[in-house]
Amino acid sequence: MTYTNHEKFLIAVDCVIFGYSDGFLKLLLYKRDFEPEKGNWSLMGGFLSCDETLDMAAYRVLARITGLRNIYMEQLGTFSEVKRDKAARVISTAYYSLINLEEYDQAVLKKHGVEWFSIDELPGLIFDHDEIVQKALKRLKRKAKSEPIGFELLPEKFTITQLRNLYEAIYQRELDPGNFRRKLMSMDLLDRLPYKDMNSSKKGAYLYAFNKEKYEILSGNGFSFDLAGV
Amino acid sequence: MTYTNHEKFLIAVDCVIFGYSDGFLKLLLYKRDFEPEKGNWSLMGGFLSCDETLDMAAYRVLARITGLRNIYMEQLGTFSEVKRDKAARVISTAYYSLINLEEYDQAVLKKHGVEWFSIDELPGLIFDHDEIVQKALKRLKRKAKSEPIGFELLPEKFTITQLRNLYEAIYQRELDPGNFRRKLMSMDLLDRLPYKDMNSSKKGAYLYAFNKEKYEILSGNGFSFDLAGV
DNA sequence: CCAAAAGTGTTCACGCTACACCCATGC
DNA sequence: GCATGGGTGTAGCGTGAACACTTTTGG
Repeated sequence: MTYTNHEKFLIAVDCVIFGYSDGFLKLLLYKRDFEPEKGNWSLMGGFLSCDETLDMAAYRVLARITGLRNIYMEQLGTFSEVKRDKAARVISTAYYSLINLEEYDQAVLKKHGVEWFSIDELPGLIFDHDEIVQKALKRLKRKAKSEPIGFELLPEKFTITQLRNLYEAIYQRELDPGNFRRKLMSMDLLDRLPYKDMNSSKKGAYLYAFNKEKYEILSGNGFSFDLAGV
Repeated sequence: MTYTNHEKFLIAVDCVIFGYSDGFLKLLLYKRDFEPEKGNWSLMGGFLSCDETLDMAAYRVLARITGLRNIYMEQLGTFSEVKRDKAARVISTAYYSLINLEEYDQAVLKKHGVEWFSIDELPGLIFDHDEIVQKALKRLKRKAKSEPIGFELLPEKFTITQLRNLYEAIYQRELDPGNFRRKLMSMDLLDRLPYKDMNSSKKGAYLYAFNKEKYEILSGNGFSFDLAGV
């Protein structure tokens, strides 16, 4: 065996899970049912095992809690303060993921003691999880401008106004409806469906779907998604 | 002890060290003097020890090779493929750092079997180090547009043309001299020094220094460094 | 008819682009 | 004087910001 005489460490993954509903950006938190910090809110986590990668571990944790697969997920960073976990030295790699809130069974949640919190009403979290969440938020804000990841938080069919409301929730400011619509339309990434959503107005708003194939073709051609100046 | 029954892992840090000289963006590589992959080029690395954070470990590795401290350094990501290291399961957190090439003793390098390579003439690297380097490059390109990190690669005093050449090396394309100069000047982050560099032209070019205090004040005021449209 | 949201038009100002043009000086 | 890089001027175009305006339809 090479590399002798080096310490080994516990490695965890922690997942920052974003969702969107009722006009609010939300986070899925977990009430810890084991020590230390039992009973306090935390991110969803788990330990790495020897036959998997960190990505696999993160997907495993996410699936265990939500039952969902094929979710947008990205590595955020690795946190290694010596005393970050009170019980033992644990190095944690954080991930963040985006979930379409209407697509899964809310009942699953109750069972596991998890709950959605609006991001402006978060409880204090254990360890360095507040810091991790702040970093995830910052990353989401940056990425949502330059890549079409916002769609991951919406149902497949959505109106332009819903999409704008989502972006308003992410950036915590109002966007001009006319300019937002034009900007999106000009990218030519949305397919207009032959249905109207009649809930939000008398006139009705067309439903759209994000066209991933189009996006990938355009991306290959040097195009880049950009909502910097909304 | 809590958290029983979980595997422990070797954790490494690997450093992507960028430098700039003669108009080329360069990488500092290391000729491995131990197995596996002895004699092949790799990033500079080391193992995490139990009393330090990953950041500390990365600075330690950098200082061991270059003797430099107070260097710009940032975490890049954590790589965890099960078979990435042929000898053992090693999770590696990569960092990248920016070095001013004129500020340290080249002799140190020879001693440790390290060497600078132009980024368009890199040798093949061991393990997943090629992938790490690509990610670092991508990150550097993004960050250099939105934060004043380019200055880390230059001596304290530099001409606008030198700065432009650096950006041209990073982005691998030519930039308009007039527009580049104007854009930078308009940010009001550079102090013009009362010296001229007479090496590159008969007229001589004023030397400038990046004013970090000014940058921090402006940043606090909502200003953000932006060289997106050079 | 009115309210309210969907969706379109129009104007203005600013910033990037391209390129022409001076400046200073060593040869 | 002329070549060379330093540095400035400027016209044109594209795009974001602001906001007025039209459309549709349920009440």
